[in-house]
Amino acid sequence: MSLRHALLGLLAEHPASGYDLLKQFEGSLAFVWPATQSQLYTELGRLADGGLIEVSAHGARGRKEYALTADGRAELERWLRDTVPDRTIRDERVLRTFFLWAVDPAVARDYFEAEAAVTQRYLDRLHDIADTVEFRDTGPDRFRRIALEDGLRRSAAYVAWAQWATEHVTTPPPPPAKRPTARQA
Amino acid sequence: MSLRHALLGLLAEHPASGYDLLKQFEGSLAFVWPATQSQLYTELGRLADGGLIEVSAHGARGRKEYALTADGRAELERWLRDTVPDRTIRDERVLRTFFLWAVDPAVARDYFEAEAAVTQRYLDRLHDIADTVEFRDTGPDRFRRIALEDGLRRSAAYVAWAQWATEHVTTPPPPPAKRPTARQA
DNA sequence: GGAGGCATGTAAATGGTTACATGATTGG
DNA sequence: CCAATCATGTAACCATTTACATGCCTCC
Repeated sequence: MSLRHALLGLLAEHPASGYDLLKQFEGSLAFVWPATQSQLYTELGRLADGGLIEVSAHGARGRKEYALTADGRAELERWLRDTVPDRTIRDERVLRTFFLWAVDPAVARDYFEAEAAVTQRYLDRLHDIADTVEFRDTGPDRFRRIALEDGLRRSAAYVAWAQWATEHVTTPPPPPAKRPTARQA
Repeated sequence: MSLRHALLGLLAEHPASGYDLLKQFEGSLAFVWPATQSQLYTELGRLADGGLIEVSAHGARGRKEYALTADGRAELERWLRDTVPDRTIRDERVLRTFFLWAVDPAVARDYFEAEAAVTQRYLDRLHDIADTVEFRDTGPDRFRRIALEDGLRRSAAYVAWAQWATEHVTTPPPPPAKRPTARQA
């Protein structure tokens, strides 16, 4: 039920329409919690039914601006204070890695190489955002910058891994026993 | 549709029953692609209907051992060779970070601290697996070890980030302008 | 003989994606 | 006036989770 709380979190900053919120999901939120238009409008309806948000203004073209209610604000804080995040990882990229023994080593190598390249481009985009966007040192911006930092660090780690795997996978199995794993520097 | 291919991938190694496969999903696969018992049996039924797998043996207690068919093997290879992985990221831990401005800085600090601690324990478990399990340098083991390496690296990056955030978030906003972001060493 | 693990299956509910459907406003 | 964008909504489908349901076999 994270989408619910994501919407409450966004509306906590200032009132917004479904369309406004959608733009945020297409922007920064897309990096951490993708959601579709259809999902958004459905969930906004549910939140309004539940009294966590309310229509605060009507605009042109049927625009409805929603604002957080006191109940909504309380629910957002409860979520942030009293619940632990779902730490489930579901990553198809790594799942594939499990099964790459079933194809030619060259295919596996190409896979890792492509992962490194694609993710490097993604990382470049993140760096571009970090360098271009003016993040204030207070309020929402501060935490957006912290979230971005995670993207930068984990993407960089993934790129380094994919590069390591690219080389490692074509190296013939060495005759001697296990060498110790490189721990993070 | 990754579960489908995960099952094909596991059966490519050797025939197995739903129960056997479930144990794998409770073990190593849980780190990258969680799946429930109910999902497994349903999907095995569909794969059998589609002729990608077939019952290769019957055992005690109604045990049905499935094996990959030629079609199944072809589908696995098609997936590995001709499709790109879904790189969608959906991470509630980072989503929360976006909204932590809405609570007391102390709550945010505690959150990052807990994330660092919990993930450090997770990382310890992964290190334990890396040090304990005998990974062969060929076949499936080689790729399982590569997959594990990703877990080690990205978890370590996350722990470092959470520690950085813990300190960063209680530091008062500095008066001068932006300092450059530390890029990965 | 009973506990625990082996073993399979189905139903209902929830969350998410894709596709369809419609219409108003604004700027060139 | 036309294209792009603003703006909302619904239906069908698919994937995932939770819960229910059942029974066999082995070891102690």
